Amino acid sequence: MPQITLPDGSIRSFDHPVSVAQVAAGIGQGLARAALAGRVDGRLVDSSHVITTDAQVAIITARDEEALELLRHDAAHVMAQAVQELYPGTQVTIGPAIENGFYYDFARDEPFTPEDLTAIEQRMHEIVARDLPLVREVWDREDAKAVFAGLGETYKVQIIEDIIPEGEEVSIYRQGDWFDVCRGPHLPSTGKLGNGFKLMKVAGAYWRGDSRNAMLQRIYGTAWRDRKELKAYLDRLAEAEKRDHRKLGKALDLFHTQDEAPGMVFWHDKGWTIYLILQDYIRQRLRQHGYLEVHTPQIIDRTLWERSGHWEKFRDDMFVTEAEERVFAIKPMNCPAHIQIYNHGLKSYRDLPLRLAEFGSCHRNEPSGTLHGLMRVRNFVQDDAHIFCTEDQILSEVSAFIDLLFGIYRDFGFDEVLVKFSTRPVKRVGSDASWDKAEQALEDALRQKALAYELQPGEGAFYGPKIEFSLRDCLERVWQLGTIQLDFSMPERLGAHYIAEDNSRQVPVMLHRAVLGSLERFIGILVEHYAGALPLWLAPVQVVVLNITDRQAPWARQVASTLTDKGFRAELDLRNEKIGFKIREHTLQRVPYLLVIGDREVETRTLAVRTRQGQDLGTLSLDEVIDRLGAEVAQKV
RNA sequence: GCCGAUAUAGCUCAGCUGGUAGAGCAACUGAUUCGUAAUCAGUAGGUCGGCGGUUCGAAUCCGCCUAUCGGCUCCA
Repeated sequence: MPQITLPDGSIRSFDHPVSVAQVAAGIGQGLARAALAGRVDGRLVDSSHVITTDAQVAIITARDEEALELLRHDAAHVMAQAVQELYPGTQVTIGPAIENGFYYDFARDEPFTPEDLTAIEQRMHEIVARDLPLVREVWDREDAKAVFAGLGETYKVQIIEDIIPEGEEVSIYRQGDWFDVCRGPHLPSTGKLGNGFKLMKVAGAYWRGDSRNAMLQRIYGTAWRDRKELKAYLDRLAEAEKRDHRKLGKALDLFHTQDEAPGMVFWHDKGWTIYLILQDYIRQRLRQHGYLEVHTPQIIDRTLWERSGHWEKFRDDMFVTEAEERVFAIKPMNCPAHIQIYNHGLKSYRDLPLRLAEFGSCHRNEPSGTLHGLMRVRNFVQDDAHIFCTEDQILSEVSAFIDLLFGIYRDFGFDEVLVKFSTRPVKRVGSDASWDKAEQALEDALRQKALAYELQPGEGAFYGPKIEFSLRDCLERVWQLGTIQLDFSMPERLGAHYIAEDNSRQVPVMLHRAVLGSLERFIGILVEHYAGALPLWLAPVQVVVLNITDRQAPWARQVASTLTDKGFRAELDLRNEKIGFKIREHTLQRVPYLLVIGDREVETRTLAVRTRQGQDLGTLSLDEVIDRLGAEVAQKV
């Protein structure tokens, strides 16, 4: 007979099997009403789940995070029921809970319109009002297939056949007349869903995520405990959208794109200023870390790409051009060119590791549907470098790279870095022994740095394993920036070698690595991270000198030119406008410091200093301002 | 590349069911010389993304194309 241990350590004994709901009722009436599900020996179950043996049991209520996930999953079911009630003949496929909400994929010939979403949402509220109990049933596998086949639900039949392992029970969740194959668990009834949900958008999604399969229609929704939480989320989204680098890029006059050059960026002076600051900064860091900067051609004959393997593998991703009856490719990456430099002159083991860096402009013909502002472009520059080394040097090189990378990310104010480690894929080159060694080296490096990482088995490149470093944009989308990848293949293909200590000829290992990734993407992330208010050392315009009336123009000019001479990016605003107007404009442009000059300041040869946050720093001398700004630039804050 | 949506003045947007385009800001001109987030008045500005079709007539309806946005796939 079950003995139930509760989270507080107390034990309750029953002389008969009990459901989670009954356990809750035994504790108190309030809890019985609030009980939505249970956790039995660590496993999330329905509140109707019956416990027959001794177990650790926790009652899940709305306050628990798990409840939110169940609620979102319920929302998916309720939406599916609403859709099938409104649009008979629509097939259901899968519908999981996701971060902040849920989705369900439907198979239907007619596209769902925004008006349909409103109708579906309306119907969902009705289903919630019906407060249908969610009942779990276990069906025989063949019976389940027959039932769904009879309903014309071919996708569900496939799910039962392919996704649910033989021998595992096929559980069905029923709400009123509607039912779905589902692992569960669920809330006790549709009424528990409440009204804190909203349908967000329709999108296409391939059946089982494979582009060779049919395109389904996915409806995304968000779901929360109540209306208030929902509103808070929607407000958060609206705030996040204001940080969008594409909006800010336009508002701050950083760059633009246009139809004639899809996926390529026209950098305006302000954006280009940021670009150059980043390059200068990285250049300096690379020099400190023993890299040599090189520069290679952008257009190279196809024969080199044939030898490197790109022509075969990435032909569709490359832009090609012709001249003098020769076919050239515009380089999609720098590595083959770096090997050409490596190959000039015989290399000895004493030359290794050799680190060749290049801000090379690369073009890749990315699929049109994937382009996204600065984050996914067809022409970009990486802070790219290739390290040629021996197998024994991999660990120390990877380790040094990770230090370099985190040091740089810290300077930019990023501390939430997602680390992913991808290991050997099925299709690969190189011996298993090499892979063992390479993966081990990467793992050792990660462990040495005590980095938490996500393992992605089989996701490595065909030529070697890799570590990726990613950051999130304003809408929490993840973008890869830094990476370090081992490569056993290309040096050999392109004939790179060195003379080892024993006078033998060896092929070096090549490490592809980038810290910022593409400068374009990095700037996109930077702009969103700071909502356009870049720290002083990165701000395209660091300070604007403003006069109040024409009388102060001479001192204002002198101040601005002194600041410029001292290396600051200073502008002068002598326009015949009210001071409030000028302050407003420059504040909206996120200029870090405004120096206001009126008659008082002219008289005392000083400046009234105001920050973009609206803070008044009082009246300072020009020297004091120079010291203050200089210190702030040096600290990179 | 696939699914869906969108494309109107420099920017942000309005324009109901077809009857030859409108606002705010910006720009320009003039006045104003002003103390910390918008001074006032006037002027000018658009082949309504491109091409084709329907129609007496198309920003509006239809088709194709291009780009953008949101996803999916991809991202060496």
